[in-house]
Amino acid sequence: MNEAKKKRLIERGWKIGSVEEFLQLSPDEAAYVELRLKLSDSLRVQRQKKNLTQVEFAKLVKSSQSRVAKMEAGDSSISLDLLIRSLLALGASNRDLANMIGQDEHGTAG
Amino acid sequence: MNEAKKKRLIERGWKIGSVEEFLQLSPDEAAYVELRLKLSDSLRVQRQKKNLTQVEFAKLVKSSQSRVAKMEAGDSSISLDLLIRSLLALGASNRDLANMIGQDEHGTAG
DNA sequence: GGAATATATGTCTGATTTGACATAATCGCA
DNA sequence: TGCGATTATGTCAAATCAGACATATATTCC
Repeated sequence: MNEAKKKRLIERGWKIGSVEEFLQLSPDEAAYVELRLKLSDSLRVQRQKKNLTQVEFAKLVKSSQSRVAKMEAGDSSISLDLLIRSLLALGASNRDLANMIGQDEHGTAG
Repeated sequence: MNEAKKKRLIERGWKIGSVEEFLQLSPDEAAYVELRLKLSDSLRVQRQKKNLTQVEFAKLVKSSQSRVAKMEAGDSSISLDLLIRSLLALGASNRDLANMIGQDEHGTAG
C-alpha cells in the first residue's frame, strides 16, 4: 500500500484495531482496507459510467446521498456489506466483483 | 440457483427484502446470497484444511464458536464483513477471495 | 450404552451500521 | 459574480450485527 493511499485512509477515519501507531496494519487488516478501497473506487466508476448522480444512485440502492458520498469516499462508517450490495444493485455480477477485487493495484500510481 | 440451495437458505433465515413469496429473489439479491454461500463454504474448507476446530478458529478470528458455526451455516445474522474478515484472518489474500467469488458454481450438484 | 469432543441453535446486551436529515463545500454555466 | 446542481461532512434514532453464553445435537471412540 503506497503513501498516498495511507494518507487518504487516515483522513477517512481509519485507525483500525486499536493501533496507536501511524497506520501500522497487519497483513489481513491491510488486505481488508485495500479491498474496501477497490470497491469504493469501482462504485464511483460504475455510477459515473451509468451517468447517475449520487441522489439518483441513492434511490436505486435505497440509501441516501450522504451515504453514497461516504461509500465512494471510503469512509470507515460504511460496511463491506453495503459496498457490495450497492455494486450488485448497479448490475455487477459476482464475476465482476471478483475482477474488481482480484486486480493488483488499480490506478493509484504514486 | 438450484432448489437444494434455496431450501438450505430458507432454513437459515433468508426471507430478504420483504418478499412474502417463496424466496423470490431479484437478480442482485440472488447474487448477494450466492456470494455469501460461496464465502461460507470456502470458510469451512479453509478451516478444515488447517485442521482447526471451530473453537480454535473462533479464537484466531477473535469471535466465538457459535458465531463460527453460523458463519459456516450461511446464517443471515452474519454479515459479509465478518465472513471476509475471517477469511483474511485465515490467511487468504484478495486474489484468493476473488477466486472464491468468481467461480461459477462450486460443488452443489443437485 | 456412555464419555469426550465437535458442531449447531437460541437468546441476551452492547456495539456498529443504517437511512434520513441538515448543512457546507464544490462544480458548471450564463 | 450568482444560481442551480452536485457532492461532502456531521449527527441522530432505529435497525442490524457483534461476542458471549447456555444448551442441544451430532460425531467419534471405548
